[in-house]
Amino acid sequence: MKVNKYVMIYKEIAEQIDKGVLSAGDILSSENDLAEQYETSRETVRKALNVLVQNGYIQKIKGKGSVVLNREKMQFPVSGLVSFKELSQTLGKETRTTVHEFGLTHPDAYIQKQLRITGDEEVWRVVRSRNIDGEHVILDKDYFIRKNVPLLTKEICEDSIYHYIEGELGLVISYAHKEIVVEPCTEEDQKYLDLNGYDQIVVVKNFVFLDDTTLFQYTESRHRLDKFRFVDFARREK
Amino acid sequence: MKVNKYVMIYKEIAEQIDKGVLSAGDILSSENDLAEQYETSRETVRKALNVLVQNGYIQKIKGKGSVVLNREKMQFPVSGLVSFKELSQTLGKETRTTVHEFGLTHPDAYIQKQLRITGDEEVWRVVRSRNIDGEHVILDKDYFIRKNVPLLTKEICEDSIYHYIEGELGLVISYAHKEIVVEPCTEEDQKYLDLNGYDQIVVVKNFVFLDDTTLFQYTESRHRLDKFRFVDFARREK
DNA sequence: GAGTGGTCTAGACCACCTA
DNA sequence: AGGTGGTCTAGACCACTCC
Repeated sequence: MKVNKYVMIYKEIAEQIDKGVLSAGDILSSENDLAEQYETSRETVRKALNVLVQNGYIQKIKGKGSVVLNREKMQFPVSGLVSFKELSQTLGKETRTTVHEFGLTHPDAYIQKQLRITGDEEVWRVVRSRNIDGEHVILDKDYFIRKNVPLLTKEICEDSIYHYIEGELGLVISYAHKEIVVEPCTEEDQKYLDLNGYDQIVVVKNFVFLDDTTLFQYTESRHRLDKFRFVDFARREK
Repeated sequence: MKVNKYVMIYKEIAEQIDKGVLSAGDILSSENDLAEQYETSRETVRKALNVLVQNGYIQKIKGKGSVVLNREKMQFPVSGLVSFKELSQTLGKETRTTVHEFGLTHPDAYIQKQLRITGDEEVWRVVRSRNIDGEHVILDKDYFIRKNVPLLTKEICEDSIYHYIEGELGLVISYAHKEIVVEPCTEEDQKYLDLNGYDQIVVVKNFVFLDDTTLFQYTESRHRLDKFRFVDFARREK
């Protein structure tokens, strides 16, 4: 297992910040010093520092240095491609997944459009609810194109589909496009969720792309209003 | 006005994609070829291509090349630090801003905590509603620390505060932390918005930081459920 | 095997900040 | 003026894809 030098440097510094060896407001050693310390070139150090910037650990100030940021507000990176399993672990809650519907179908026009396929293609359809602290508050509807995922079982759906896809099938998930809107509850929501009187629901629509740029999954994650939370960390462009 | 070489290369290629000279599925010239074309080094080309990747224009595939992506799904980058003015322009809607409350205050405990200040600090408080296509559907509550923004007028608030802060005051906004939750409507929401019967509201909480890493603004943007939409584009880390 | 992107090096000059 | 990060160069070797 070959580890890149810049990843190693990134991890070491990130760990120092996580553990409090370096704390908010501290200035890192200069890039030249770090290059010497790690016996590498300055460009490699810069690559490591850029990842730290990306992940909200530090901010660079020209002529001054790299300042350690206060990360308490960014503790759980829900933004991005976090699967439900990782998410619930992060939150440290008691969670349980129930598979309600599962099978191969020829999708309706709406799903065909979202997945950009024709009616000929077979699609895995999975409907699962997520029970957090005793209440069913999230309904996940997943659609996978069969061409990409030849086999899926109920057992896999009860665990983590992503884990199976990346681990067993060796497909590499590359990027995702996400939309968040609020919609009226459907009969399906009422059937599978503890709506607690709410008649609207937060819908997170996810379009997931593989490493070879093909779209292979469409997911709707439907959250009860009071249990929804989305966290984002954005850097200014330019 | 000195323009970086890699920014120039980025812009040229991005423009070719925007204009359709290069379209989804096309493969860019190789990094070596581009280096030759632009009479520069390969690392500089790579820097330009990385920005294209960041912005969802291309995806690189090792051993193969850089593939142009389908960007139709990412047309409006609401994700990130987009101010309301930019946003409404992007959406091409008829919009109007009304300033309801405006002045210096000593903030309550909640805002003190959000801004991480003590009760001694004076804070600008601005409450504005946004009228889109004839309905008041967004309520923006902004809090600026006076230390950073000595003067603010009602006229500025009716236009774009960001424009004033970055343009006139010369402060540089660097990054923001964002949280999205749904909350019950407050009396204030009822007073200033056309709620259309909704008793819940989408709240986008924004923590805005300056270039020198200091937090200087807290904003709550409260959207009527049916008018809320958030778009995100995420690359897989690692 | 030829070509691609990914990593890494050892320099260089610049713009910016602080003293 | 000295140190910092930002950009840029001209090489090098590697892992991967495709033919």
